[in-house]
Amino acid sequence: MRSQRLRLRQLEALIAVADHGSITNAAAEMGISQPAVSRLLSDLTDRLGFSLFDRRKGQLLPSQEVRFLQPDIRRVLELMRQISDVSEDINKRRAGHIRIACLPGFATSHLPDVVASFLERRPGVSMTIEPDRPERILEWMIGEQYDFGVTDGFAGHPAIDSSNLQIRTVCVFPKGHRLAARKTITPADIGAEEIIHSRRDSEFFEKLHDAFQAANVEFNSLVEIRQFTAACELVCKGAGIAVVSELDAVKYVSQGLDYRPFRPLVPHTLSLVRPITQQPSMVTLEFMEHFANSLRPFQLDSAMRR
Amino acid sequence: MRSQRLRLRQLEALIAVADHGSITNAAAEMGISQPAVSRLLSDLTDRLGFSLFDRRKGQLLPSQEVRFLQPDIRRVLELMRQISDVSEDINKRRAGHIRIACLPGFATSHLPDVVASFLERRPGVSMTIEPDRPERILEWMIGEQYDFGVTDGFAGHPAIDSSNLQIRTVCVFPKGHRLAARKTITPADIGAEEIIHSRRDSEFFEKLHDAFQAANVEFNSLVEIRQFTAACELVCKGAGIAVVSELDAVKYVSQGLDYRPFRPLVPHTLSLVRPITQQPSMVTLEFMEHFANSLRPFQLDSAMRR
DNA sequence: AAAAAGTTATAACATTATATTATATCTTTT
DNA sequence: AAAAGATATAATATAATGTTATAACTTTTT
Repeated sequence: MRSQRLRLRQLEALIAVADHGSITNAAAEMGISQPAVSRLLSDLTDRLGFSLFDRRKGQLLPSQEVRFLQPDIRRVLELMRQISDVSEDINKRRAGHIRIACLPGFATSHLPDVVASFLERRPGVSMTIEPDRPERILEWMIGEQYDFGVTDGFAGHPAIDSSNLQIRTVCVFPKGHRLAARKTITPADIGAEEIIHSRRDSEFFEKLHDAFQAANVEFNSLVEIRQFTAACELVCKGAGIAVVSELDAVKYVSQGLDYRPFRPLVPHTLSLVRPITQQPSMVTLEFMEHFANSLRPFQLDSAMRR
Repeated sequence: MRSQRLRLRQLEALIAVADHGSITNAAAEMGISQPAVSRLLSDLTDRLGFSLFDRRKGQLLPSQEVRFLQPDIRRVLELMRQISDVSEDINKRRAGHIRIACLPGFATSHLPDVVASFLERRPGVSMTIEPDRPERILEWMIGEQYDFGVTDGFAGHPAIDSSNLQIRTVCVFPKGHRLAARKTITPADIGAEEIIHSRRDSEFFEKLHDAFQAANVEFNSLVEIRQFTAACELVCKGAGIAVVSELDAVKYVSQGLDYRPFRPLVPHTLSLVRPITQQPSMVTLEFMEHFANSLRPFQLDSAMRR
């Protein structure tokens, strides 16, 4: 026997001849010489053990046996083409899958815009977005269940690569509130206003509380809540005021919220995290950059970062 | 760039390494040397344009990009294996499809047994059976809609290859009928019995009628019907007697039918037909032989054929 | 029926893919 | 730091895939 293994080129020749009715045409279609196709077919006939074509008045018609195999053969060729195409898309960052874990607030406020603008020009890219508590996000990263995460108050972990961003914070209040008269807002301005704030055990609450203490203003706590977005909702309803990241505040302007910069600077620390062991896919890297860029307008100037 | 087209061997190496965690193991699994696999992968990396594996404490783990492509790649390899397997089955006449057109009587009496015994040891073979009138069967053959046909009274056609078989005929009657006393039955024996017979324009009717004329016995027609099997049904019910092919008669013995050879010999001519232009598939050829063999017990001895 | 036109097969040979062995380089473990 | 193990590179052999030239065969035309 001349050839041992079934080769792809032989199947390509087979289909080309079946589709074009002659070896000569098939060769032209494949862009190779006629004897090359002739030999591919003769090798394939040896390999398969049955005749491939019936000759009828100059036309080559696939034999019953070939017709029986044709669907599978076409599927193989189609799949090879597809693998080729998809790999090209991967190179152009137009295909792939990104698994993102983030804080629930992010999943509903900032992230959708970023994801949408990223996917717009990348038709083959898909995503999984998992909103969860910060502790779970770290677990996801360590277990390599997700490629990229957004969390806050991250303390560092040997299995996690992170970069921290300082996001500007603002004091939010309902439109028309007395605070709107001020250009920036300090603890003294807030005075006895009731405050909606993040959990007492959070890094951000601590820094905020310190600012009030330093200004000798009593911190008048009304509601303790995890998400900045939820705080904004409550503020909209007139429940009280809050200090939140500007990122979240801007989303609620259309819903009757107003805000002013808070002084002293008490930035909210966002952490972009990913598994340290795993090499991120190229499209993930690109998304991470895209995401970081989307936060730039809300970051403290680099001069002010620690 | 070293290699232009995506090659199957590269994909095999990729999957082998993904499955076995190292190039060395993959090479052992593939039965080739380690440098061979090493180069297949390096070529593939050049071709695809992204890294294929992350090295983690001595283990090679597929990159995100590879994991994204893996399902398609595995499908290709699986399909190639399948094509190989099926082509082997075709060679062993264990795979294929046969399209049969036959007279309605055949489809319900003789053919099922033949088909069943043929398929029993050929798990990959499937069939289409189309029962129809003789004229349509010829059309199917000419149009190459079917691979093989069974008909009668076939006069020949340039597009149809045929072989005629002379099938013994018998006189059938209900069990216990007076004719059971005779060893063979002649027109004279039948006498005034009412006869159920095939169409007056059929070749077989003509020959049968001639036999009665030659014996100077009046042909006492009761029912004219296309199928021998239908005639047998009527005879079972006691409607009359008939002269039918022994092939059909034997099926009705269990239903209260009895029969004796008819004399003079008036054989029923069966025609096995197939499209002349089309090369029959190997499994079709085998089935045709199988079918012809199944008729052998019912044929006139070769010495008696015309 | 012979000639012409077109298609396919075969031969001789060049290039590329795929393998080999030998050996250097790099990683992980001891 | 040494040893063990895995991988990459180099040199080279063999098989696959291509080329051109040409013979053999089919179909169409004269």
